[in-house]
Amino acid sequence: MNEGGRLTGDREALLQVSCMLGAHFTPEDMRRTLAAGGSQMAMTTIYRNLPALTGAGIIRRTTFCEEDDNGAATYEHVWGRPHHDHLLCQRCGKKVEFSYDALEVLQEEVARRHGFRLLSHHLELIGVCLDCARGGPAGETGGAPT
Amino acid sequence: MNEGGRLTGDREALLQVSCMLGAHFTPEDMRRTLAAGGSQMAMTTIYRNLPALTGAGIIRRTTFCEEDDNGAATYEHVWGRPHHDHLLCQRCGKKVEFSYDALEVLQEEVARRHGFRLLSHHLELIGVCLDCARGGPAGETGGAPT
DNA sequence: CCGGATAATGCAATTCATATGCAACAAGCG
DNA sequence: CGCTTGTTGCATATGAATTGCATTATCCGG
Repeated sequence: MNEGGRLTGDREALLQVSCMLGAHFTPEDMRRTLAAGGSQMAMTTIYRNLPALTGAGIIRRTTFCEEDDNGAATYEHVWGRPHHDHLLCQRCGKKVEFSYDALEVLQEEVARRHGFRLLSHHLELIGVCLDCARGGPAGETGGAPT
Repeated sequence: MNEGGRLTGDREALLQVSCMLGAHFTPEDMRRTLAAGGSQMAMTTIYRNLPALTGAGIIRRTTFCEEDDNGAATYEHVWGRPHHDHLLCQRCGKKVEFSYDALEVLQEEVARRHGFRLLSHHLELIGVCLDCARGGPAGETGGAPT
């Protein structure tokens, strides 16, 4: 009796690409990478295996609510990597990973205050990176300078 | 020369419902509420006006990555309301709003350290609320205890 | 107060990510 | 080695969000 499923070639392959892609990728990215490596795989299979991968703690959905590819969900490989959150530049889309213990501690504190046992969190800081701030309002996003 | 568009009845109506619904609603919720109030409105119109509303700071997209309705984006009314973040119970789906200044301060700090000018953030704490913790492992969700 | 320029709306049809039914197939177990 | 059961692929379905086009309403100048 297997715990979560059978160990198939496809799953091994998915494990590999998720690890290889690491940063922030979409299901489509996985397929493309696999295809480039010679392993053809149907999107269906990828989609069907994503829950298993996330459930197993191999990857997790990033909170960039569909900004990356064409509205596709983005994931990142987390297994064996230290936890981190993200800073996102609104202008250039640059993503910076950071981790800050004090922040985590405070989050625990908040959860405790509300009677919650904290399991995980999604934190995304949105701002303007130094380069873009210096570069001036070149790629002005909002339009309204407020 | 108008700044952002014309003031139409539909937009006023959307303003109202967003304010009325307040908490966490989907575009579909807006349509349904409007319909209940006698104002028929096409989804197209709602979708086309959402960017205007968010751009104007009336509403914002919540970060619950499509969990609410059937995968639809959720929004909340923020104009004139104090900023807050969310605690989400993984079992019962309960959403608790909170705000914690120290947390905001630390986020500013993180951004500064990385040379970012912070504009906004999304923070969502995921855990198990007191009720569900007491209620026992009734609706066990994850399975893998990490 | 009116009439034209132009943006907003509704409808239908489209796009795109993700899910599902079903038949073929492969992994694991005896 | 053969059976059971989970997995894969294909085609198709779903459902949110977007777009083209004709119609209508808003704004603005007269």
